[in-house]
Amino acid sequence: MEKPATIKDIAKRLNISLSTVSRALRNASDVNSDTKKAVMALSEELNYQPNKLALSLRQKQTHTIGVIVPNLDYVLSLMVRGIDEVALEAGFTVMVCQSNESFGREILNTRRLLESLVDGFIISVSSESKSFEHFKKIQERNLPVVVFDRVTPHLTAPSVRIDNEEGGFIATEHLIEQGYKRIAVLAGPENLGVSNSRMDGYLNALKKHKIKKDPALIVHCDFNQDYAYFATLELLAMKKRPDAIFTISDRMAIGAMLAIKKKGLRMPEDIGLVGFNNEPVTSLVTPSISSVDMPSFELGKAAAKLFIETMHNKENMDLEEKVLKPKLIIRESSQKLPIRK
Amino acid sequence: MEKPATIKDIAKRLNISLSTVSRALRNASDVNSDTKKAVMALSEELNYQPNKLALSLRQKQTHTIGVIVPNLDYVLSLMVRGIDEVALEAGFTVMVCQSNESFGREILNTRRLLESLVDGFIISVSSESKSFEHFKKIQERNLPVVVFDRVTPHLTAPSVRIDNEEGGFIATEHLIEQGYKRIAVLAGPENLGVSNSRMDGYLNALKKHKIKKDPALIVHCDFNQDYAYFATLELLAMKKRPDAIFTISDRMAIGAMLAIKKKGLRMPEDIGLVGFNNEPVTSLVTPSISSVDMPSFELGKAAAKLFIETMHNKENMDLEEKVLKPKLIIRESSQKLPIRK
DNA sequence: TTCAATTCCGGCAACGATACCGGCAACCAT
DNA sequence: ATGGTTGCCGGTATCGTTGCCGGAATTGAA
Repeated sequence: MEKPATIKDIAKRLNISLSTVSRALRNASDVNSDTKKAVMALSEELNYQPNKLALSLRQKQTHTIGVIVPNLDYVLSLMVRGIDEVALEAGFTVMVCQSNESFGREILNTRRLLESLVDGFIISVSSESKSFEHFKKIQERNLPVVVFDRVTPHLTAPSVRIDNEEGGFIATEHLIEQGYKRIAVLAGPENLGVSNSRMDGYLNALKKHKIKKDPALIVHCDFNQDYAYFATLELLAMKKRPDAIFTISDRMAIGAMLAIKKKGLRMPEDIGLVGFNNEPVTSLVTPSISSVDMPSFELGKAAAKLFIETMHNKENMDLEEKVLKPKLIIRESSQKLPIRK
Repeated sequence: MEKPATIKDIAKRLNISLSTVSRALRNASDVNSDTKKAVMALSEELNYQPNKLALSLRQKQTHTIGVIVPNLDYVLSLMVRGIDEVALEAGFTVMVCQSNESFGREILNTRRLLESLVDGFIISVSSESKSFEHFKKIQERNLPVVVFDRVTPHLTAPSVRIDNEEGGFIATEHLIEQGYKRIAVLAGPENLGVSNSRMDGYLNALKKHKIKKDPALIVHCDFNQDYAYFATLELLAMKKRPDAIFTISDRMAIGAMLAIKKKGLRMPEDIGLVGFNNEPVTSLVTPSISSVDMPSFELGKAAAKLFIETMHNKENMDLEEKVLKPKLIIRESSQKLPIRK
């Protein structure tokens, strides 16, 4: 019922001025140690908490970070936990908004967070976004922006991501080493950077092993289980069907798996499959699905750290680009050869 | 680079007073339509946005809701989306904190959100929490609190949840109807309300069908896949082992499934299994797992709606308790009899 | 004794916005 | 002509906090 105590209350009770109380409560220079003690004691007793709104208004800083993510699936929610961890430690509060992979929603979220006067943004872009003007508006206001996971070349900002090309490469090379010859790739929307990088890795692996790229084996489809299912059915209906599939996400791998099963094909004998993200579900299905693992939690932490650095350095900071390494987790869906010792 | 425009800027440019601008911008009563037009035009031109901090400070309302959840798994993140949806619509911003099922973290989150001067809370309690003093402190400050999903009798507040007892009941009765005789239940921690309610439903179903409750078949374990795995192994090692298991979450159902497979038993022939939550993974594993589905998104929306009502009515609002109905999704793990037409 | 340095503190303005009060015309009615 | 209403607007206090400035009291040294 009772209102939270303010500096004014303390001042009145001790019969001293606001300014003195204010000074006593923080840097404490220029104030008698007795009065300081008295102020401290009373503020303890009244359970005084400085009013964040007043503070923020005064010093034009809210100590709040706006985080925009396309969704909160397994991987992203881990990353957000990482961001949270570091941000809280550094005295920041985090406001998370989901764009639901929608461009319009992303703009809306940006606007709302700007209205909330966040001190900056940590962003993973939606798969639908082709324009990035709304993010550039943030930068025009001179607010720090860090992009993570889903980065895009169209936005000039410090970034944290995994080495997607490397991920695509090790996945594909693994399939090649297992003896698969016609390896297809199920990619995401064409404008999605991560998808393209993973595909580049795929192409590099083919090149390294002198396998000719076959455009028919490269399929773009929505970042989503159902689309992957139908896309895979089409792949399998080809005259010379692929004998392995690399999907750039586990969602899509699941869709592919269902299609492969539907066709009565066996993994890894008839067809190999490797996904991306190493979601827990990949180890639970039958057959278990090989997948490229990434350090999601660490990535989130790195993003928050980079944000805080950027915030402090602002101008003179070179556009740092932090890249973490993925690693391949081999499971039944692609383990054709016996394990070498 | 340029600072956002303020009311003062507009006033200066139009050579009128702050108050007039302020009035022109909102209720617009008591102000000449010409000056109103001028103000509107200029505010448009300067892209004026009212400063939320100043507003909040003045009217002692931040239009922000603090949401505390134990984690952001599939179900909860759906619920949070539901909360978001409704809250945004009503002009509220949502701050989500994860307690990671930790009591200490929950207290910390509560404190931080209070410091952020949120207007109220929407809470799903952590499985570890046995004391609720930190939440009561919120209520002492006269802030509205709504609990959802994981409710607890120890906290007097309006709530939204599904009918967990009903959920436990339909799951168990389904197993009985499929001909299973010795049905075990894998419950969560003893202080977790949802777990106990689901167990009550289980007991009710047994009673209705005149099956004697066997304490050996009631196992409490941590809300987690690994514990469920080991608990199930123990159950299966009994002399008179159960021929069906109802787990109060899908996580646990997965653990149970792995244990059952490990033992070389078949589902549904040797043993039946039903989980709770209807996470997507239940339909992907082999055999697919029957599960009690709940309207998570709807539940989140209902929680936010209830919060907003509570906020407006504050005092005289009876402690509303909204209960949504679950429904059983039958899959391979428990479908012993042929489907009846 | 006088002057300067030091220590400690209070007053005022400001951050951006709204609420309340009251003033000044213009108008109508008596 | 006088009084009251109405329409429109400006001034000021306020929310809780901090930064800046200047002043009083105490102290020390010359």
